[in-house]
Amino acid sequence: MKTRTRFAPSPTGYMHIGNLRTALYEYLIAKAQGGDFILRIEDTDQKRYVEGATDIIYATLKRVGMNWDEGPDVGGEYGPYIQSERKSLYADYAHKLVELGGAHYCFCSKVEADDQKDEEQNIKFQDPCKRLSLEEAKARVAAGEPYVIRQTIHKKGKSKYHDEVYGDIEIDYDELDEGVLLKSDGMPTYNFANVVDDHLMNITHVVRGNEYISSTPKYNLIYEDFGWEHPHYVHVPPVMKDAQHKLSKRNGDASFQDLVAKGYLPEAILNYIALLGWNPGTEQEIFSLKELEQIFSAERLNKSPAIFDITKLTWMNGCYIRALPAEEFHKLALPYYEKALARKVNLEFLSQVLQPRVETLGEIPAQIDFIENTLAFSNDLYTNKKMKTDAAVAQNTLTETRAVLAQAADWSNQGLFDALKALAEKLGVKNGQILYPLRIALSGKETTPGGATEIAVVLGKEETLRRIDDALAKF
RNA sequence: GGUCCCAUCGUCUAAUGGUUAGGACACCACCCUUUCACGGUGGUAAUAUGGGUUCGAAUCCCGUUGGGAUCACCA
Repeated sequence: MKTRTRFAPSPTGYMHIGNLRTALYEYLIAKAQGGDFILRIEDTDQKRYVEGATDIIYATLKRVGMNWDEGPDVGGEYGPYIQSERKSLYADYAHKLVELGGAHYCFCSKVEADDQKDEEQNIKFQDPCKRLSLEEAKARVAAGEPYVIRQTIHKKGKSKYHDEVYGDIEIDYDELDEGVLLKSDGMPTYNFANVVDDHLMNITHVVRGNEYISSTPKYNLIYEDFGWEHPHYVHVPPVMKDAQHKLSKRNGDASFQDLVAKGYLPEAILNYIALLGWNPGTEQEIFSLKELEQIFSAERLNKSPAIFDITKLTWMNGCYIRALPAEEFHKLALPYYEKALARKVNLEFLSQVLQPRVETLGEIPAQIDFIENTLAFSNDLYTNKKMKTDAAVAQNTLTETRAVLAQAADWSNQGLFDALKALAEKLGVKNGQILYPLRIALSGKETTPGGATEIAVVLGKEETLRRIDDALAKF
């Protein structure tokens, strides 16, 4: 049978990192076996629906290259792929399940059910409606009384199933809740809709967070009652923000789009999260999505939670940035230049200088803060022990440097460097005694991306000479 | 509280009874070098704990501790 997995988000807001990772594993399990990846929108809770949330889901998956074979927009033979559009179908199956003895009508209010329960003392809701005969219950339904359909846990003893990550799971049927399957508004709960849909859509592997481990036996009971075969289960551990807390949008943790806005590349984010809870069994760490499709195996999924480490993501993003073709990096950097710079400078060369020096695009503004205008600085800044420079040395060499640069015909990094190196030889001083003061004069900073001559190339001849003049005037 | 799950450097992880417990990030040092990066070399750093089983345990079993999940007309 062809492998089929589904990503089934509810459109309640942002696409967070944990969600995206689950989607990635679903996608990879399907693709590693030449199967299909299905997108299904689980919008059975109308109260939580957020406008535009589905668009974010579409845009994110597309942006990282995880294309779905079937879904609301592309269609497919198992549609519709939006649960609210399947409403009547769930109701039909729910009533059918009642006939099969796997569920019953319940007329209790939510408060009645809640009042009876006590988690601390482990007291579960004992539904009085279970004692109703089917005829009696049906009569009350027919009379228009509000009702829900609850699952009937009719088995005793241990329920067992196999999970691809966690192995064999055993849970006593007594532990299972007789949860609502069909709400009073006629909508199914997740507990019911996901079973019906996964079966109807021929899903072979269900991948989801490990918080579902203990409710899976309930779902298996539904499959059994319908006479259906349950899918393979792949429960994955959560992505954490620290040892105690899951990554969550509610806590203000970074979402995929937040990271992109900070200058992380989607490819790098995807690569990083693939490795949060999975490893290839080799020491390779940089993978394209295509490569992952070739080598992914659910057997190498981890059982324990993984803490999201922005530092390592940042390193990996730096790897991706450095690996970019120069033109590509330039294109990505351009919007950041436009925001920070009004002055005309050599942006192509600036990109060359910056590419190995930034790990995220968001670092660009801070790196180029001296380009629009020289930063204010004190002449003490010329003092550097290692370079053997101070204000006096600077005043002297800067005067000579200005003369050389004013004559420079070749305004390239190599040309300028050679010219200044020759000057150092002529004056009998160290290269640094020429170059360090020049950098200070041009930038007002003791550390800059690129050397003095590179900054000069970026700024251009006119601006370079003007800044030297300004610096000389300050002595 | 009942039940279920988890536990290797600070972090991500490898090692599925026999390794000097390996790699990566981060950190530190050195090299390269017109500062800063990039790159290169090296270093610090882990099997939570107590019992078993075994010639031999990070690995198998039991307990303890610590953490997480679940017990919604949310998914």
